[in-house]
Amino acid sequence: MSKVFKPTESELEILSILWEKEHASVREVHEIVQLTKDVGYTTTLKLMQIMHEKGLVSRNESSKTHIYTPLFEKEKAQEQYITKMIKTLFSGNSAQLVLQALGNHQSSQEELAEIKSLIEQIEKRK
Amino acid sequence: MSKVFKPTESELEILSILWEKEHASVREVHEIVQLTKDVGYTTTLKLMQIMHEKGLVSRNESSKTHIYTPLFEKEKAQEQYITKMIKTLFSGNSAQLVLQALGNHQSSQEELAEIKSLIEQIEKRK
DNA sequence: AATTACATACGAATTTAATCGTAATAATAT
DNA sequence: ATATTATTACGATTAAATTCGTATGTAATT
Repeated sequence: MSKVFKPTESELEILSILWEKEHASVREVHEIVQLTKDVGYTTTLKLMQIMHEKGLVSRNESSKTHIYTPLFEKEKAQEQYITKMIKTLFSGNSAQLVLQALGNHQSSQEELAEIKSLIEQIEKRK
Repeated sequence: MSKVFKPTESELEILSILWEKEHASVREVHEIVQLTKDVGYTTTLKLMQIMHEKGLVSRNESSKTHIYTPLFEKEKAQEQYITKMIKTLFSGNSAQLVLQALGNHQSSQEELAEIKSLIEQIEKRK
């Protein structure tokens, strides 16, 4: 059974950068963090070191500049947070979350079609 | 412009209880908190006092037992968290969130129909 | 070889969140 | 009226998360 990670706010921000880039050095991550937060390089470094200790990321130390790779998968995180959100914010009603997301956030024609087709598939299974 | 609240984990738990009950005393909230967490009464009390200071809840002090009411609306919170989630966990792709929620969490026939009809409405508008 | 630039390690300080004990006060029961 | 019980207020402690300075090492530049 895989460990349940509970990344902190800052850790999640770093993870999302790593998910985007697949893997990255502290410098690369920090460059992006800096765009939204005004913190020093060693702060980002320290956070990533802690994440490494926790097993949230792996790192390749073969060159002087270590390269970090996320170990906590994006899909796992998504599922975990959706579940929690449905529970605490939508009283367990997942359809309500869907309606809200669809209503307030743009999707393309293709995406909407894809969603419809998934719904029809589910309906058939019943 | 309304203030952007960032309730902590525990605060969110208390809020979700208050949303459910409309309003409640510390005792009532604590009774429910206790079901999942083993903390003392004064801890819950203190948290709710802090929430009051922050403006997250109002309270009626007319009787000895104060009655708390959420000021941060559930709908606001939902929207705030969905937006954040789409951004950090779904790279901005809201349809992906919808697909995942639909795929992994049960919905009733009626709910699915409602979602389909919303999609069709959106499609028409384009 | 000396200097500069860039990287990690790590301890420590700071900030924020959570927990609880104790005192004071008000309501209720005896 | 006294004792018991329930409630708030509030300071203090603990725990967790974040931030950063400094030391140290390694690679690149002069």
